[in-house]
Amino acid sequence: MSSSTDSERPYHHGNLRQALLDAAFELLATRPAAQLSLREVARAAGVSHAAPYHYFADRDSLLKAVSTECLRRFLGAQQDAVARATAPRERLLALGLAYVGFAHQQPNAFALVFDAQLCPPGQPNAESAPLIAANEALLRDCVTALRPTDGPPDASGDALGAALWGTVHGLAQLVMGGHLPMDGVAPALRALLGQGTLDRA
Amino acid sequence: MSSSTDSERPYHHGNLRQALLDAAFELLATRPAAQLSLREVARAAGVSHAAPYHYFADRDSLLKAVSTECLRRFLGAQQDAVARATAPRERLLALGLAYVGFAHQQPNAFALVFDAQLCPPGQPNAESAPLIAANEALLRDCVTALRPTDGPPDASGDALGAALWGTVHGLAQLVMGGHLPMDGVAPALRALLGQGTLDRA
DNA sequence: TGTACATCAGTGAACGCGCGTTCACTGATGTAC
DNA sequence: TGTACATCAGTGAACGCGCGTTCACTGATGTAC
Repeated sequence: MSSSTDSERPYHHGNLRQALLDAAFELLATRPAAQLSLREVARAAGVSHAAPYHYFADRDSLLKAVSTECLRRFLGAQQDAVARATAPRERLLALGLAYVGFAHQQPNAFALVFDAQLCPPGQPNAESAPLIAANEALLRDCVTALRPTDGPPDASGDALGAALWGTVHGLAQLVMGGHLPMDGVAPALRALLGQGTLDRA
Repeated sequence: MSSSTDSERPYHHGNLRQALLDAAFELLATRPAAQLSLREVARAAGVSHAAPYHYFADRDSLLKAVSTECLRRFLGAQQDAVARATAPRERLLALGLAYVGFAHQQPNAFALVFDAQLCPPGQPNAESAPLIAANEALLRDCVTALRPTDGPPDASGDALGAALWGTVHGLAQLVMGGHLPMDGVAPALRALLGQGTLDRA
């Protein structure tokens, strides 16, 4: 048993894979993923630039894993917010605010989650697939809970779900881009949700 | 008078600035702007890699000009579409489809228009500012035309405008990311617009 | 408890690459005479 | 019409840089005895 702490130990880090992902996530606070270099991430994690190759085949693999990590946190934020609300409309509103709030606080992480070049949506990796499914289910549940259950099977439900996903996603982009203040999100969502759009019989 | 054509003349190109912008725009069909190098653009325009410095101070200046060029085309697409429709609701729908359609056909150009790192929305350059103003006016006109003119000054109009901008923008992102087929856009917009959301009172 | 050793996580030098930018230059152009 | 010349758009060699990736290596660790 040596007196050195974990962070000082140069060899046999034991948890370098996660440390690299954490370091990369923190770097996303300062730069888009496209501007992250493998060497920079290694530097931030306190190891040599060759060390990451023991855990990731190449830079792309590392970024994909970071993307999954971001998705995990993104989903968690939405789940927490929805769990805290009860009424159907408030649940949908809470989901929207959590969605946009995450994008607002971690824009580069948000962008990485939706980076189609790095993570083509048709072919998610094994770790991301269940997270994506859970996220889609969460949104679907929030939307369908707003609509009458005894109505028709509702072919337009998909269309409305897409529209609402688009709205929330777009508001996130506008906030990220500085075109809309975070304060403007809730009023915008209420303007859409509060007008009877979603609960006509 | 020489027999060489414009495209063969190595010296005194005469229109290199625009040729570089055109070349860059075409390259955007294959790569995001962040992956465009000055040398690549020069190569595509058929000049040496130092030639662009006669027209642009640095790579960023070139990209900013390309962004303005993209914005010009983006605005044009929307204006054309709106001009072709007459009824208020159809005009808004046409605008939305043109907006998303441009993003679908030129995703990297669309992304560059909204690149906040390169073009902070608070401080547009002299060439972009009027285009941005025109685009905002176009959207505002389409939205307000849907609402009763004799109602209150409508503080919620801004919120609804933001929500609709968000919807269209988000649908564009979802299409670009492969999360929604282009075919799904019109139904989604109709699901939102067709339910009396926008013409109560 | 002490010792020899196999493992393998992490090192650091080295590689080739394309990049952004600079700079002295060259040669086609149009103009003044 | 012909000639000398100033302009300046575009050239190409050169620079230093950080990158991704490879590779032989080293030395801390835990285990077998």
